[in-house]
Amino acid sequence: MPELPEVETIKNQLKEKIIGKKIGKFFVKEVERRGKMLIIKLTKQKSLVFHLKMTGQLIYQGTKNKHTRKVFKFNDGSCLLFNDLRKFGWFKFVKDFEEMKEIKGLGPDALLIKEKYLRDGLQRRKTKIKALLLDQKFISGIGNIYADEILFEARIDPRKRASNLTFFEISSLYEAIKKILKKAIQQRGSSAKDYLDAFGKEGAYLEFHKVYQKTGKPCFVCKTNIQRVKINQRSTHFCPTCQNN
DNA sequence: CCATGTACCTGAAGGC
DNA sequence: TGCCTTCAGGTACATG
Repeated sequence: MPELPEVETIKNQLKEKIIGKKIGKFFVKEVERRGKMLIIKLTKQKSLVFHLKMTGQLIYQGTKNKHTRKVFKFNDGSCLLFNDLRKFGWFKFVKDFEEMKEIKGLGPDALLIKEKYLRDGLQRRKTKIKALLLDQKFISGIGNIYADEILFEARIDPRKRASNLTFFEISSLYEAIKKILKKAIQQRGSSAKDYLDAFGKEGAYLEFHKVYQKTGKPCFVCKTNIQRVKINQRSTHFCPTCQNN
């Protein structure tokens, strides 16, 4: 599932390959990321905006398959494939992408948030902390995999109410968000299922996962079996001993 | 404000 | 072998 680290990886890889290339009547000027969305900025203020949802892929110089929804062709003969097995993902060709409701509705990027923003936001929210981390209006970029990994790193029970986190726990959470996301970017993301980077390669972060999809396995730290519960319809993995507060 | 349910979609996995 | 059910997940939207 392309979350922030996966989209960041695709963005970095595409930047190296497509900036300056011509597509249709436009040139590619820049590639950016907002939360989980990828933006290919073109000349004349136009943009291609993508949300890959769960199974979307953007593959440079890929080979078409049954899940290929769109082939973008550049004038030098290279191409960019948009694949999506489950068809939840989308792309739009727009003018002024900053004005899109999907972009305007995003909270600050998880890599850029300030500790104070987190502290103030948590204080006035009664929802479970895991649910809040997934709320793109509050913080953008974190999905189900990294929410679980971040909360394990911070040793916080995902069911705990946001407003009940202690001062120290919020500090830990803030540090964990940055640490886990940066490390995942270094590994080019996590290929839990369908994710591939822009060169069609799997991400390597999965081997660093401590709780996600580890139900019933011994905790990395204390050997207690990892538990799975549902929080707001999302499967949530955590260690009942390490994350007990 | 918060939680829950439903819809979108496909393929894998498990039960019988 | 094969049919049926369940599950996975990001987000919008409707409903308690």
